[in-house]
This record gives sequence, structure tokens and C-alpha cells, in this order.
Amino acid sequence: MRMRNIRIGASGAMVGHPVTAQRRLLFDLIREAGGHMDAKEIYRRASSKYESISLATVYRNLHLFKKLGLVDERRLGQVRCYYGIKRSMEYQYLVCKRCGKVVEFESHLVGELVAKVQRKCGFKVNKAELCLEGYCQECEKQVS
Amino acid sequence: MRMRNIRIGASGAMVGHPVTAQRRLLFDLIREAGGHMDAKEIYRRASSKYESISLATVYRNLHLFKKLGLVDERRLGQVRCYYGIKRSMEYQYLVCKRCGKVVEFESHLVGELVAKVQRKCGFKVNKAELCLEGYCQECEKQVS
DNA sequence: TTAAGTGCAAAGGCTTTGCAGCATA
DNA sequence: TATGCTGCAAAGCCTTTGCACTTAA
Repeated sequence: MRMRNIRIGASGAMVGHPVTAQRRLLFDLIREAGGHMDAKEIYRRASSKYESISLATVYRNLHLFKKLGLVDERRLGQVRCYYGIKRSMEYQYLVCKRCGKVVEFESHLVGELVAKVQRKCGFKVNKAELCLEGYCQECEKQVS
Repeated sequence: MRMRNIRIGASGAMVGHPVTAQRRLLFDLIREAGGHMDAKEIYRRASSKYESISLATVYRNLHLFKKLGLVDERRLGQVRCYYGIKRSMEYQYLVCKRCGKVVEFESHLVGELVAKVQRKCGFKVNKAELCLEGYCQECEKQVS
């Protein structure tokens, strides 16, 4: 059974680091959003709940969360980084090249593939990321 | 059999776009380097052969090459973008976290998956990248 | 000849950092 | 109380863009 410790309390997870209001808010936002937010979006949402928070604080805490292994940073498409609670070793998603929309999906095929590759290549795989890029239905119309 | 048209001439591939000296130089550099150069590195190398070339020209031509499907942009290790001659829309590789070894492989499962996702999600997929991270046989021994 | 490409410099995003003040443990 | 976090503003990267000049076709 795969554990998803996404319910771990911020205070427990951040041993040795003061739990400020900003820090708790940011962590909760990231946890609740289920990924797919870039730093600016996190800042936008945080601002609406804590008006004076600064973008610098967002970045500083994203770094901290990454360092503590609480949050995972993924660079999708060309530029943007997206942040989400660290969950599993498998990521499977679609990214629209035009609007940046991200759709996660799951397929057993990836697990099968990992198992096969481990056998054939002698690798011990502990992270699998399948990134499909293209255009979503709306953007496909605009592009073509 | 899969064709890898990496020998295609710049002039032929750029129909409708004047082949300037800068353009030819950039394309040749990318072709010869076999990937793994970011924009700055491409600019650095180009400068040594064509002193007055500008970084803007590098970026503009990278965009053009991408648009024409000649060059592919990949991000390895979550940070930089690397440019190389486009070979296929599918990339499947293993990366060893310890020694950095990269092993490319192929599996029909990825193609199946892409087809399925296109149907289900209404996306038009034109690039699929499956990155497996882990430890190769030798490094696994060291790590554990 | 002329549409398109180029170099330069300036402007845009996103991210990081220095600093003085403030809050958590 | 003292370490370390915060907001602000400025600076740093990388990338894009406006403009006048140049060039391939």
C-alpha cells in the first residue's frame, strides 16, 4: 500500500524551522490546491488571505519546502515551475503548450513499463515522469 | 523503420526562410554538438566563429527551428533547456541519479498510451517524454 | 526590389538578495 | 532574548521586443 503523507502537520514537518503564519498559509495552500500552481499563483492566492505577504517570502519558503522534501518542483512546458505536495514516484501529465493547462492522468501502462525497464536494464527506478506536450481542444483550434 | 533525418540540409529544411550565414552556422552548431547545449552555450560557440552574432538572433532562430520542427528543446534535470536536432516526438530514457548515465530505450507502450490519452482528454499530443530516474546497477551497490 | 533577418539596446518576466525591522521558540 | 523570518526594493538572469539597417531570394 502506498502512503501519501499529505496530512502531515506543517509544525511536525518543519522541525527546526519556526512556523510562521506565512509559512503555514503557504503550505496549506499548496496542499489544498493539489499541485499545478506556479509561484505567482501561490502568491496571488496567499495575498488574498494575507495581504502583506511578499513574493520573496513565497520563493524563500518554496525553497525551504523543497529542501525539507515536503514539496516537489516540476518544470513543465518551457518556463514555469509548478509546486505541489510530494506524493509519489510517478507523475503522468499533459501540458498544453499554448495556455499552460496541466491535466494529470494515470495509466497502468507506466507501471508496467517501469517494471520491464528495471528488468531489462538493471536499473533501480525510483521516479517516473511522463510528460506529454501538445495542445488542448480550445488551443488546438487557435493554433491550426 | 524509423527515419532520423538528421542529415537534412539546412537550405532544404528551411523552405520559405532565407538561409542567412547566422542561421546556417547556428543550425550546424546544433547538429554537430549532438544536443546538450543551452542558448547561452550556443551563443558562446557561435560568437567564436561569427563575432558579431547577437544573442537575440540565437533565440529568434531557436524559435524558428523549433517551429519548423528541426530542433527540439528538452529540459534535463529540471533546470536548463537544451537544444538538439529533432529526431522523434518520443523520448524515453533512464537517468542514473548518481553517475548521470543516460540510457535511451524504446517501448511501444508509450505510443499506446499517447493514443489513449489523446482520445480521452481531447489533447493533440505532439511530444512525449518519459524520464525514469534511479540508480544503475553499479551505483545501486554503492548507494544501498 | 522587398519581405524578412540582423544587431543593438531596452524592456519583460521570473527569481534572488541586501537590509532593517519583527516574531517565533 | 536571539536566531531567523519578513517585507520592501533593487538587482540578476534569461528571454523577448522595437527600431533602423542589411540581406537573401
